[in-house]
Amino acid sequence: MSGSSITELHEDVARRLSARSLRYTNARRALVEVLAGAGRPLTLPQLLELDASLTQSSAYRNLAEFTDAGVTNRIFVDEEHSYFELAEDLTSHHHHVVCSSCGRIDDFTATGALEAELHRALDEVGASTGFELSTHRLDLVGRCADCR
Amino acid sequence: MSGSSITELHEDVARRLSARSLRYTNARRALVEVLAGAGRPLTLPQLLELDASLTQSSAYRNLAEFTDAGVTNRIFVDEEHSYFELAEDLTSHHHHVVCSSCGRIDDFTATGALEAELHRALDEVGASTGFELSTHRLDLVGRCADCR
DNA sequence: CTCAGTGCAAAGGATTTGCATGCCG
DNA sequence: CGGCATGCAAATCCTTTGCACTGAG
Repeated sequence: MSGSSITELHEDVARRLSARSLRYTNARRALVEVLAGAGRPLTLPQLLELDASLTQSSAYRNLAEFTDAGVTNRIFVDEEHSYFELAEDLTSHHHHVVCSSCGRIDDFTATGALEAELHRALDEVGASTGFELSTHRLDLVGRCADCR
Repeated sequence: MSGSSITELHEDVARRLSARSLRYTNARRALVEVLAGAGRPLTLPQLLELDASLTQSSAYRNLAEFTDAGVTNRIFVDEEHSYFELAEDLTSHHHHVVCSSCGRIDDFTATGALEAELHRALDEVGASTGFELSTHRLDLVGRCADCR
């Protein structure tokens, strides 16, 4: 999937949007840039703070369009806020480290051995539960360096 | 840890509550019974429906007390509702299978090999990120038998 | 021109809180 | 008795929606 420069990222996003007849406006580009720059999931207030040109309702609306178009993911880890990140096939498969104290979320990449076990679990559990499983989500939870 | 009969469960809960000077009232017992009977995480509306004697605000308040006292966990998987379940050390360590269509959540137990890899990841990632990691959360996501 | 996108303000909805009353210890 | 617990109704707060305006194609 996809290259890794910012230019390629925008091209990828543009492609996914145009496939759904959505425009790639300045506000939407800004959203993608902030998410790409952060390298970790962000809440809406964080997004607004990182780019003052963003507006609350449009940001929510655009993130909803993005999620439908496979450009972003929405993550639920606490009651306070949703977190948003670029979709995995625009970045790379990863998991999250969550600070249970301040809510901070960072990305991490699992080892091949762990991923292999996760896929094995997907097959086994799918077979035994009747679920048609497609994805896994893994969070490691603890306290970040600042909160320790 | 702890035994597994309903009686023992109530005794465990009572112990944890009294340790925090909280009473184990009928409403609280009812909450524990419904959660234990379900064997999977439930939303507040589901709890209210399964036991008509429960009240919304008291149920929320008691679940908050329970979570503080280590009797229940609160789970966030979608925007709609929080899910509640008995704490792992009152039941047993497990993970969740989530239906992305209807929101249904079931429990499953991971293999020893997978758990071993998860603990290895906890150590490695903790060391490299500065987080003091204590727990992991794993969801397998797909569509349940009813939604396929 | 036309219609998707934008932004403000108001609405929505799960969860929380204020307060008067009930009940356990 | 004294204070925790309860339940109703009202308040909160993140998120969504209505609507008139703007701008891209």
